[in-house]
Amino acid sequence: MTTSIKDVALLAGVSVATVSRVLGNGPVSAALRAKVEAAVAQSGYRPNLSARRLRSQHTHTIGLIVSDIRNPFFTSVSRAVEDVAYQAGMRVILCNTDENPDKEAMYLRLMQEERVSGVIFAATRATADALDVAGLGFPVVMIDRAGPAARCDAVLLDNRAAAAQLVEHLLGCGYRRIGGLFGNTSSTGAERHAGFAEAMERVGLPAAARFVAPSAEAAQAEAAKWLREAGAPEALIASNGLLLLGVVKAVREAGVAVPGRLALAGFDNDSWTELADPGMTVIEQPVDEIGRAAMEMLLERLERPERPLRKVVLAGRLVERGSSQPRG
Amino acid sequence: MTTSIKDVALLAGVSVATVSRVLGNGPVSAALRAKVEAAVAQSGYRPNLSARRLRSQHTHTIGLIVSDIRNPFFTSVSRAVEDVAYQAGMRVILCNTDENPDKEAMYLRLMQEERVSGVIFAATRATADALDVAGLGFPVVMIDRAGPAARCDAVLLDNRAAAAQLVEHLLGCGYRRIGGLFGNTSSTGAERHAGFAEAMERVGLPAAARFVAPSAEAAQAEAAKWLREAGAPEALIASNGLLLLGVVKAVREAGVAVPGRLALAGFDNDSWTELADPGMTVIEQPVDEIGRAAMEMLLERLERPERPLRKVVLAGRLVERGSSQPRG
DNA sequence: GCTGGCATTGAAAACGATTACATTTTTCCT
DNA sequence: AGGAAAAATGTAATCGTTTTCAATGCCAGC
Repeated sequence: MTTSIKDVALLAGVSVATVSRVLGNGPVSAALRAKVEAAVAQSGYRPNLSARRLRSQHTHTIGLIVSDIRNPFFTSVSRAVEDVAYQAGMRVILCNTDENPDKEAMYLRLMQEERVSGVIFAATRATADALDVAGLGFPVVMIDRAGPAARCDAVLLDNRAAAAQLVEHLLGCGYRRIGGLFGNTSSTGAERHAGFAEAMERVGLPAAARFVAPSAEAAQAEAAKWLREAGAPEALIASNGLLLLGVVKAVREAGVAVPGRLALAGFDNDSWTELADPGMTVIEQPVDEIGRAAMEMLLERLERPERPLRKVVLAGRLVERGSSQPRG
Repeated sequence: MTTSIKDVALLAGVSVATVSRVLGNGPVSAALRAKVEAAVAQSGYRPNLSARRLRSQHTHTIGLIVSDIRNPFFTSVSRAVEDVAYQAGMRVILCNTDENPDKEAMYLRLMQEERVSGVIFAATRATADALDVAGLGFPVVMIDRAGPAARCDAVLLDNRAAAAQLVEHLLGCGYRRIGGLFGNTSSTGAERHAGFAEAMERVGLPAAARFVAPSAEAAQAEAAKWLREAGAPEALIASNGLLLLGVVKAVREAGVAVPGRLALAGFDNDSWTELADPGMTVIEQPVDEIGRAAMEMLLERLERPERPLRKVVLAGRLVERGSSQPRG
């Protein structure tokens, strides 16, 4: 039996309305305010957020839906989102979908039941394409994966350009037979593949691409197989940190020299890429910036629902390390 | 203007009570149940969780309070917690305290206002010692850091034993002048230091220990300084993944050979520790198990509030890698 | 053909806050 | 001092559910 606003009112000898006004800094005389504050302190009163949300019709809550918080990209993004959110007096509900469309649908339904103010969403390609944003009842900011053509705000990396930048870097280092390993569920993978293919075509080279499930294990298996084939690539691009990790494990296991027999490059400047031997050449994503931008964009959208849609496209930064050293 | 249970009742031609009963599978005739379900489907009705929570006095929500979700240990733990929680129909509110007691207090207050069913808490030493669990109004399961003597459930690593295990391993590899670098805010750091000091004393060696703020930067700075001093250690133990990372960076920068001039060992089997050159010898914590055990323990406590307090102590696993190779 | 009992159903009272509106008190002007 | 306007306060409705309690309908048993 926790103490309610009624108990505080009784204790302070005022009406519940006055207590509410003191808490929400409405107009109250100094004398009553003092009495109420004393009563609050004495009773250890804590407002009930469920009641407050029900009555005010504002939940001050947003959803953050990602594939897996253990992916370092999402770890950092989520931390940035939460920092901005809590500063703005908003709570965050975190959901892990494992790139599973059923889970995505389930969590979206949950978001509706929670009556969230808005959602930041890293959707799979399937969901992103089919999503009826308007019918959801709350604004959505897409991150990482693009939304259905221009139907909602988004914060994205320029994936095509970043992939192309990797290709050009590898070409500049003297590699020609370049392969790419991409995730088969995200639109991110598709875009990076597009950038990769375009850049290769631009110089008239064939773009050998393979698609795998988004896990280190799948990447490891595919890479191991690929490396045993005739005409295996001289350089390999992996479309995210997890896939790159799988590739590195396969390479270690097979005893392949890097970059001697195989150069590597990928995405996501995870801590291990710096400390591995050799260090991994990667595109670093501005993770804090992505999280902060997404949350700020959502807040602005909530403030002015009618403002035109926006897409913020951020550039990646090439971090050159030993895994792609010039051939000598 | 979202549709409420009232609209559904009107549409189905029944009372709101009946709709509520259909949703909560109370006793309803098949005929009415069908009509209600049709009305629910047609109207796209979504129950309002705030209202439900207010009325039922059950929030089905727990709090997870950690220092920083970017710490891989907490990343994995949180994922495990959330999986178990969602399966049990519970929501999770995640809070990052940055080991800041003020933030801890603030989030605990927030948990009260949310009327959470319970909290899983990785507290700083200061808060863990001073915490008045009984006055909080909800059960607490401590993780990682021990709670105030036996006042609440806990899931812990056997830190003393683990630290001792590292010391014995290093001794067995021929190292004698062993130093330890520990976090100065967590009780984890304190316990690991105790295990370290005891193990060293047991063999009659001096235990050189230093304490730093819980960040890679602080560890890097302290390690760099230490290595320049006369009588610098031959082997160094770092009390968590972040500190070990800092030490490795300092070592790289100073061009110190590992393990030739300095052997290294630490805690947390983060992915980089395997891929770094040389690989890091570490104590691996059963992260999934810790998260799952904590959440299950909380659920059991909610079911039977009067059951006696329990502490689950899990053993770490020594992973031997190149950074602590026997001197030769 | 009643009556007692059981299973369904509905009306209305909570849950704990905010807020529109009515009322009281104060302020300030003439 | 009197009265109008402004400020402070209280009363009561409301948010969307669940749940208690009373009412209804139906059936079996006599």
